[in-house]
Order: sequence, then structure tokens, then C-alpha cells
Amino acid sequence: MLEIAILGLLNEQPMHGYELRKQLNGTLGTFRAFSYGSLYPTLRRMKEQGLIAEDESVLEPPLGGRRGKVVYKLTVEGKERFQTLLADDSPGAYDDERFGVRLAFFSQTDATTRLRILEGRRRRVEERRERMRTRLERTRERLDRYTVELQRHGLESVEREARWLSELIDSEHRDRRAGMPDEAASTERPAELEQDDRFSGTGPQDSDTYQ
Amino acid sequence: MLEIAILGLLNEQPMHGYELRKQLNGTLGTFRAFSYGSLYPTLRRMKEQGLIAEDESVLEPPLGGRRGKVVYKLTVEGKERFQTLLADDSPGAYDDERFGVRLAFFSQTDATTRLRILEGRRRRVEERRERMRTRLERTRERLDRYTVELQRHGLESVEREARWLSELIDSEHRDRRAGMPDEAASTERPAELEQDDRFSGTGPQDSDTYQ
DNA sequence: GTTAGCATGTAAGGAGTTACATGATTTT
DNA sequence: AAAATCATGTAACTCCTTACATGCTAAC
Repeated sequence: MLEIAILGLLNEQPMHGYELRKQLNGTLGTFRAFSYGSLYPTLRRMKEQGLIAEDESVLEPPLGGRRGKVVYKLTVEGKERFQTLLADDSPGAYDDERFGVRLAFFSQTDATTRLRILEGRRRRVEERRERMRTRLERTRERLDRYTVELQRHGLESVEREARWLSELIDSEHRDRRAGMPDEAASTERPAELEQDDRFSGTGPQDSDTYQ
Repeated sequence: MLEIAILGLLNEQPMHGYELRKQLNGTLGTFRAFSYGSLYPTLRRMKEQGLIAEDESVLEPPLGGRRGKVVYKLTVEGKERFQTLLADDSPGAYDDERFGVRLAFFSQTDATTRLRILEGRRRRVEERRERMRTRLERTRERLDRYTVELQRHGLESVEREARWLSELIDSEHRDRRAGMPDEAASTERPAELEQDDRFSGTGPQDSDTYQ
């Protein structure tokens, strides 16, 4: 989870740890937050594995041997790894969180992969919807109102997600027919954008005293 | 998480581990599944802590020293612990999952606690909604369409939840005025119900090869 | 000059999963 | 008699959090 998110962000632009965490808790933060206690060890591990490297070109003068900012960039292996993870089709690749992260970096994937992921996710969500429908019908009048409400609200949520996915899929098909065969269909973001603002929000959703 | 769910189920009826897990993955399974690898160790820990005990009245004849079913029931301490957890008001008690579990056992709480929990959750959800709105407005046209879609869908989800919570809260207020001051407002489930069917669904949402 | 935010890390631990191991009972 | 499902458990591991520790830099 953290790994793919880091790869996705660094694939757009080199960054240091602190900034990564800020961006992470913006985009993904809507449904996921990470702490430094997992971020830095993960960066170290990824560096050891050769997925990322220090970006010497942005090297702040390390004046006096001080510990300065460490800006990371993707290596070639890192870029390959990112594409592999994005294209992953194993069961479990369509979990709520895994799907969310992949969607957040969708514009960095080709149209074929996008379509495959969206359809895989839709299949998953539809199965869940059917199971929930069946259960709710079977058990409705035997359950207390709170359990019914919980299940009803849950069911409506997956129904909404299924519709939403279908719209995204339709829109992918339209783009294809309209002749953008396999490159990113996303609106490119203007170049003069200050990156800092892109994702960063008000912070993590739950704890306000992360560190 | 697992602890409160176990307490909630055992508070309704004594049960053995295997059945607990089945029921767990029905009600809660909509948003959460547990494996035996966490269930049994947790049961042992809870027994050591005196929260649950073996229900001797249902003792299957352990013929020949065989390992038979172990039916657990709540102790007095377990019942107290359950009420404490349900009434918990600390930050973090209103997380997605924690709230979900509490709601699933709502009919076992008094009206005052129910209202407090619902309002706490609503506050949390509304804060999140506002943060998401602000971010989406600020960043809308600079983001690629997938990120925008992800955030838009997320925003609509929390908007829906906020409305849903408000309806539940209104309904609690109505019940109060209608003179059911503090006992469970839930429709009591008929006595002849086979418990087994209450929650149990088709199984866990993701992996099909749990064990 | 002090508070807030930038920046990087470590140590301990929590809450679960996966994979394995074992055997009884029920259904086909 | 084979297959499914019931039933209980352990060992290793994953992935993350919390709390702590340290110091720099900008703003008020």
C-alpha cells in the first residue's frame, strides 16, 4: 500500500519524505493516512531494494556534515515495479484500499490497464452487492432496526459504487472510440502549478496528533 | 475491534468459536472479516482476562478426553466491559470501523448512549465532508479526471452518510418524545428464530480461502 | 525569543493475516 | 468412501501506529 503510493508520487516528481507524507495524506488521505513511523522505514527499505535513489541533482549543500533533506527519485527498477503493481491482476488487487490507490494514479497507466482494473473492481463490487441483497431480503424482518439500517446503507453504497464504475468504464470506451487509443486520457495539469498544493489538504482524517 | 464484536455477540447468546466467526463475517462482514488466526487467540486472551468463560451448561460430553466444542459466555466483567466499550467517547471511537461495530450492537445500548454515539459520528463525518469540499473546490481544475472522480465520489459518499446519520438521529428523537424513554427502541426479534441465520452470509468479502 | 512548521529518524508494540496442522461429523 | 463442512488451534509474518528523540528554519 505505502509502496505503491510512494512509487506513484515519485513517478511524477522527485520528493523528500516529509513532502511525500503531506501529499499522501491529501489524495489518499481521504480514505487513508500514513505516519512517519511507517514512511521513513519504507523509504529505507525501498532504497535498499533499488527502487528509489537519492536525487543528487537537488542535493542541498550538506554544510558541515549536517543531516539535510534527502530527495528521492525513482530508479529504472522502481518505474518497472510501479507498472507491475498497477497492472497486477491477482485476487485481492481489487480491495477497497488497493483499488483506491491505483485509481489515484490512473493517469500514469495505459488505457488497456485502466479498463481492466475498472472492470475487475466492478465485478468485485457487483458480487458483493448481490450477496448483500440476498442477505437483506432473507433477514430483513427478523433483524432489529439498527442492523437493518446498517445493511441498507451499506447496500446503497455498493450500488452507488457499481453505477459510478460503470460510468467510468463507459467513459473509457468513448475515449477509445474517439481516437485516443492508448495514451493517458487525463486532462494534463498545467505546468506552472505549484505541486505542493496538488493533494495536500487539512491533514489526516482521524488523529490530529500524528507525528 | 474483534473484542467488542465478540462481546456483542456473546451478550446475545453463548456460542463457540467457529460460530462466532460465521456470525462475525455476516453482520460485520459487510465491511470487515476476521480469520481464525485472530479469533482463537483473542478468545483465549479474553478468557484469561476473565471477560468470558466456558459455558458448562452446554457442555458436550467430552467423551474419551477428546477436544470438543468450547461454548463461551460472558462473565459479569465481560458485560461491564461491553457497556464501557459501547459508551466510549474518546477520539478515535468514531472511526469508520469502530462506529460500524457499535452500530451493529446498538439495540443493546440505552437511548442516551445511542444518541451520543450517532451525534459524535455525525460531527466527525461533517468535518471530513467540509475538508473534502474545500479541497475539491480549490484543486478541481488542476487535477486529472481520475483524481477528481475519486474525490467527487468520496465526497458524495460522506454527504450521503451525513444525511443518513441525521435521519437516524431524528428518528431517535421521535422515539424519545413518543415515550420510550431509555430502553432499546429496536424491534425485538421473534423468539423462534434460528440464530444461525441471523447474520451469516455468503462468507468474507475478499478472500475465499480464509481458514 | 518563542511558537509553529519543516525534516528525519528509532523502538516497541498492536491488530490482524496466511499458512499450516489436526481431527470429527455430515452429506452426497 | 470421498468430499464438504465443522471445529480448534499455532507460528511466522505484515503492515502499520504511537511515542519518543533530535535539530533546523521561518514567522510573529
